[in-house]
Amino acid sequence: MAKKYWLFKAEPHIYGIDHLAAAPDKIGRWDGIRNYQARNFLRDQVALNDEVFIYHSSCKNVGIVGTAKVVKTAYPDPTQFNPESDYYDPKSTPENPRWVSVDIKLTKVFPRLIALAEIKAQPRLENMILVKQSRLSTQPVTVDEWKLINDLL
DNA sequence: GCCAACGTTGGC
DNA sequence: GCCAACGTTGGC
Repeated sequence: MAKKYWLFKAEPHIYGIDHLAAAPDKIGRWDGIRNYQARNFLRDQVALNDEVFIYHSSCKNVGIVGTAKVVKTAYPDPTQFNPESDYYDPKSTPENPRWVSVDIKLTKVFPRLIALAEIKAQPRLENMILVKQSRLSTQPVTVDEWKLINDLL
């Protein structure tokens, strides 16, 4: 199957590109996704070696900060079973887990932020899900969008 | 902090 | 299954 491209959002003060960069082998678990549409992408479509834009949301400078690749496909998100976690879901059980995580490895830290405003200013990016639907924390990116954004650097 | 857009819950 | 009320996301 052809390689696919994604955009994953994170709040950088909770888990951002700096956390990934500091992790062993720069590999981190992408957890805490609690939206069914986003979960379905993770569970059903995100494949090994797919490439991912890391996006920082809900912060001073929102935008894309780097790239990663998928090194482990969907498995039950352990935080859903942990009552201490903000992501605890009492309705989820190990026998029938509701939420999934994937592992990604940081591949590139962009030399500068590609701001959301800059993306919105590109007519050829006007159909990006990021632009059209603000509330989706994992979302597909087309090959063309992937290339265009990399060319902005 | 505000607010628009969207998702979830729960009564009926 | 509908829909109102409420909660959350996320940009500004």
